Amino acid sequence: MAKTSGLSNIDFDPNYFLIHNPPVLNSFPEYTPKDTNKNNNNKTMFSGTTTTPANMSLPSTVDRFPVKFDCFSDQTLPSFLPSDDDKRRVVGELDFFAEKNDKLVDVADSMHTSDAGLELNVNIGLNLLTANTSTDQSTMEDKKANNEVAVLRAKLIQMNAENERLKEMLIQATENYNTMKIHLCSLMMKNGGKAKEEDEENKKRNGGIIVPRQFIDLGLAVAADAHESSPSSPEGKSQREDSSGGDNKGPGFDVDQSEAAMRKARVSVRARSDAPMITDGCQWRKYGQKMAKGNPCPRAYYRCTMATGCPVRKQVQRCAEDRTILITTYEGNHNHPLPPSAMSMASTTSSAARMLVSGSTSSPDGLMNSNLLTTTLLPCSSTMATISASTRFPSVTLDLTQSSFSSPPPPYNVANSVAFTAALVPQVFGQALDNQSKFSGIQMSKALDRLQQGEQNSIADTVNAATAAIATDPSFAAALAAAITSIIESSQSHPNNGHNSNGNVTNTSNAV
DNA sequence: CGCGTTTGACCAGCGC
DNA sequence: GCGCTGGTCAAACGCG
Repeated sequence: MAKTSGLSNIDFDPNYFLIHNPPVLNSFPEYTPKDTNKNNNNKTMFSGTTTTPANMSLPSTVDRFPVKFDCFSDQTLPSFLPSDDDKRRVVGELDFFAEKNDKLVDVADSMHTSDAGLELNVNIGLNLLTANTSTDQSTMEDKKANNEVAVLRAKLIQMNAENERLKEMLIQATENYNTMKIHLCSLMMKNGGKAKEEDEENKKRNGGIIVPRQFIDLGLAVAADAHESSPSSPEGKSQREDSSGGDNKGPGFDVDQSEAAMRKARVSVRARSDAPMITDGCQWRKYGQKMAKGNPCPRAYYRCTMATGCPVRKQVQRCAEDRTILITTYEGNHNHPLPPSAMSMASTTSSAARMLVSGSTSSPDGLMNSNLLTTTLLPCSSTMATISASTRFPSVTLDLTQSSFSSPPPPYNVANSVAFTAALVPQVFGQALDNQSKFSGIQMSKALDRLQQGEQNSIADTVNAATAAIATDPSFAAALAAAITSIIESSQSHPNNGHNSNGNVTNTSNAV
């Protein structure tokens, strides 16, 4: 990681990426470039978030203490914590004295291996190599050494007991957290009745099949956006005020909130490109440039100029760690027809934003969204795209830096692969669920329940639940990886297919 | 001259 | 309340 004067916040503040960069966890090829010896760079992926599941292959320094006590507000945490029914020992995850114990165990082992070697292996701080080798003295020294061993053993036992006590405390705290979380979810489910009513309507409209709202919106985004913001006012604040009030005074709080969130929802696309900007088919006008903290590369602000009053903006910035990666963040939805070359990207970012909104609005009090980092780690394959979502901001990042789609570069490939990637979410999790036959224990049952609930509520909920499942059960992660691999492979052989698990067809085909 | 870019100023949100 | 930071504005400037 580049060290600049402003990078300290990135290094030490786990929330920094949530706020300033749509969070991405991926297996950056630029950090693990075919050289497996550089896998330690994965550490950077998790720097600041010490909630890495222990079963992931991370450097031992990360494995050692993946849990920090003061981050219970961080919602990434509880999913990763083992519950009481998950009694298997997670090596290094809860052992607060692992390092000390290792040393002590080493000493103890050396004691146990041979009594004769005891005096040789234990440094008791006595000078045993004296000129005087009388039997009396050696007996005295043996006694002293034995006393030291006894003291060390007593300390070892005491620390083990302390360790156990801390483990139990942590497990208890985790249980309490999970209980409260479930309770909160149930409360929010009650409050989210309105969203469910919409789903019920959708269900009726679709012949009894529950279709995620965001995929109903997919392809209709442009048409819907025409209603969403009127091109009455030119730009700037007045426009924002118009769109926040005015015509959109819907019957309920949820509509306003949803639209407000929709305007804030962001979709980031990471793609390798030498060009100053990825070609997405739209016309943009630059209206500002700022130096963002923690990144030596300036961030450019663009506004869509294809129609007057189009609210869509985008930010373009190069990745601080790898300047070949261009991070483009889209915000808002177009209020005008788009050329075919822009259709795919626009509808995808729009649907991805709606995906987030549908998830974020399911928790009206925002508690669920605070610091909620929903991350799906698609394990290290060179063809893997990475999908991550933070419903706090909210934002979705589509990471194409590892996708074979990103080379050759835009416009077609990027747009198509973005659409593909966004459409991938339900399909991946659905297939992973089908593959997953080893759900066991209360924790996994909860994760599965939440996953199924999420499928009914929103993709973001699905991602949340799947994240918990990934973190809790390595077999689910493996099933997910297999699902993604097969889906991507099949997509590459049939690049025009934009199907999701629900049998809905996204409009990615029109990008071709 | 029109359009787009640059850049300093301003504003709002957020954390301390 | 204050300072920091991100986002936006708008005047100045450059280019065709």
